[in-house]
Amino acid sequence: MVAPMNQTDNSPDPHDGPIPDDLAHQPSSSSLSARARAAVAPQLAYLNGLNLEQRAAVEATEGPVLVLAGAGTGKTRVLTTRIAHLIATGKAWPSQILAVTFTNKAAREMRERIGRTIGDVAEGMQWLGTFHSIGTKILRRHAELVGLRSDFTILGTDDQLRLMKQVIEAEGIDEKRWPARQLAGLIDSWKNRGLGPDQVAAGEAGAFANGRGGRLYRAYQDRLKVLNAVDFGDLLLECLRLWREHPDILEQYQERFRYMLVDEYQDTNVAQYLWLRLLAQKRKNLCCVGDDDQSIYGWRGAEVDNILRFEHDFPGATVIRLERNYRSTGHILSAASVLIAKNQGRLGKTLRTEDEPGEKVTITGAWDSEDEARLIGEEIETLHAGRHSLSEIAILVRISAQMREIEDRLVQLGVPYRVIGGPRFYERAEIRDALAYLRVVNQPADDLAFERIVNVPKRGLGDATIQVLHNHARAARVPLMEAARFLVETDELKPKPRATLRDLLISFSRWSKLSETLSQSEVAQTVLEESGYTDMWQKEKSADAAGRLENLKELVRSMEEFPDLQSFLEHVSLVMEANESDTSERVSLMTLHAAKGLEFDTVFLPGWEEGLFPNQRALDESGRAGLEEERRLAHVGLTRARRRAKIYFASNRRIHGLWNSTVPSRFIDDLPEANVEIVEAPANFSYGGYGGGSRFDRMQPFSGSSYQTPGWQRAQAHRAGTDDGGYSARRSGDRRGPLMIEGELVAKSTGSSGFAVGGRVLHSKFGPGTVEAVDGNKLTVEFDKAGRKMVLDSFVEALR
DNA sequence: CGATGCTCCGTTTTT
DNA sequence: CGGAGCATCG
Repeated sequence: MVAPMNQTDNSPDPHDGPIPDDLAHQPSSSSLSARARAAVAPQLAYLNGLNLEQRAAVEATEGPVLVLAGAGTGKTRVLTTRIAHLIATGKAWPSQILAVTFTNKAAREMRERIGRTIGDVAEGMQWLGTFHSIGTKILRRHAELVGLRSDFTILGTDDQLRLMKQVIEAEGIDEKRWPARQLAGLIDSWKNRGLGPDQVAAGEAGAFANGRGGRLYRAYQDRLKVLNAVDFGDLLLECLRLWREHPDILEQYQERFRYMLVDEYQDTNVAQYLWLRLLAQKRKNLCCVGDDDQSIYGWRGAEVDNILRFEHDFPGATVIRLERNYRSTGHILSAASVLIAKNQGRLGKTLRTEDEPGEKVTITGAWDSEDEARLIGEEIETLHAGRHSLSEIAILVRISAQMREIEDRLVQLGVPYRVIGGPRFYERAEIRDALAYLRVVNQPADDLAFERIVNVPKRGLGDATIQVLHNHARAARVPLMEAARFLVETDELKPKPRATLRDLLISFSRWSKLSETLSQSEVAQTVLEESGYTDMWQKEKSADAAGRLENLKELVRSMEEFPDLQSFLEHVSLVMEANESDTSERVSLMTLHAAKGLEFDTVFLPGWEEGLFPNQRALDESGRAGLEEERRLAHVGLTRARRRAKIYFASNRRIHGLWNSTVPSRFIDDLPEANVEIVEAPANFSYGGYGGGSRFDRMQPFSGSSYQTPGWQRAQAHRAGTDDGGYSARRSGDRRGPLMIEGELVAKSTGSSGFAVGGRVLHSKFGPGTVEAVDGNKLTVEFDKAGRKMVLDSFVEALR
């Protein structure tokens, strides 16, 4: 549901707006009233129940403070109590506290919890929000100073991409060769690092489109300005520019924000770091809360370094460690701690608990991914039969592709589940379309929105017509809408599109007029109906059409909560989320990333295999840093569990349609033997699966040695060769695929396969078969029992 | 202009 | 294997 709006700023507040001159009346920390209030503080109820470290983190109000809060150590509690404390002791008004989070969800939760602690005062916290919503608020006030109007539009990723495509084509570059997606990624990474078009290193900018990357970046920014639009990155970058070019304005904010708090500091990128540093320069009352061991967003620009270097960047900083875990039982916590201790780049914390040891972390080997899903399904059924609540069970996967097989299994068993994550409400096509209509009604010059819906639903205004519109718009330097108005009066368009376009223009004028008298939700309703948009989905017979119509209804309904269309559009571009307040009895299925911040009694962790987790791509792209981030992900996964953590790996997994034999994750070796229990997979009926006795308890799991040792490789060969019911799957001497040692690429051998068409081969899963075709290292084999499959040659053995 | 084949590609995801 | 996005045909 749509959260109540606190993003826009229509609540008058005496402490808001251009430098309030009542700042002088603020109780300074030494004033009598402040001291009197401070004297009461120790008795304040909110401090009760905090442990020593937590309390220290709450009370260390002055100067830079870094709170290293391990998983489950009461981070949010400290943050909210600290804010309550600042307010209750009179150190600052709610409006003088800047509290930044990453997600809207976190912001909302914090606001609620502060409200619960100290009551309505939390309403006055107009500077509690995400980096982006706060950036927006600041930018709207000073938009003209950075070349924008205060009603600028915030572009979503789809608009961004469309714009970049246009920019690339306008430069005469082949978009197929140099895709907009790639440019978007590049520009995004520059913005993450706080780099404007002038600051990108020439070499780096040159990497795209034969040296034209920088030019494209600039052209893109220029286009944004013309459209009076910004993208997400700009919400921070333009603040930086504003403050650097107008120190007086920076000073206003430095004055205003007496205390600053940042949640999830380990996730900040360079731009966000610079943003914070500028603001904190004066008063230096910056409190960052985070956990370097939970930094899992490096791939999208987060800099673990920000948290690692905090003491260096903010001299004299107080560092407080929260190490007492209130979530997990002993074995789980020890396992997670020992695992994460293998990382080099960390500040180091030792989580401890006073809880009982509880159950050991289990490790179960499955024959293949299907088997793995089956084992998990069975375990869930057993737990459920033992009255374990399904909503206290989560399955955490590394990549979403793992979900399908698990879902299939759960469906088959009739276990209700929900997938967390996935496409956001406002990212859905129907929502973006509806919004585009409203944007055009609200702002006819919004070319991107106009272009998006001009032919949705299909009205016969295709590429040809759009091209003519574009040409005119560019030549006359007017928005598309205006170009259209001109063109319908001429003969340049064919009669049919011309008439259609004219009708559309008339409709838009009518809707705009309507919006002067009707409420915005009524306008929306009318627009969606009269444009034929709802009709389009009603006629659509596909399975999700009904859901889309439901989403549209939800959109219209939610609009009623806003004073005007403008503020609604603002909300939606930054904040709007899907309705996730479903508390029904279901197992949760999500990626490890999506699980951060959540906790469950029982957590299933499938797919702990080399290549999948740690993910090969992370290793290839980021080497050791990538490996460490993967390990942090493993740590996050384990620490989500309160009472039970169950790790699985499969010996065979299908990747891109081909079966690959896999090796258990090195993270399994990172776990301490004392806290782990190897669980024998029950005998199963898989073809060639574990038929008899134990296998992987013999794989010397906790020697701490690398899987690359000869002993390990022998163990592997032995395992595959003797324990699979007779079908030997020994990998041939030349081991294909990259070998990784601690994230460093050691060898990558490609080489054509020695198999010939017509030859007989034996595969570990499919048994004997005849080679039908050879394509590099891929073989098409007609298997005697399993039929025709494409397999990698390294998984079959030639038969004579 | 629109529907159907075809090729290509294949983490993680928030704002 | 399966989806998305594109190109070609009708």
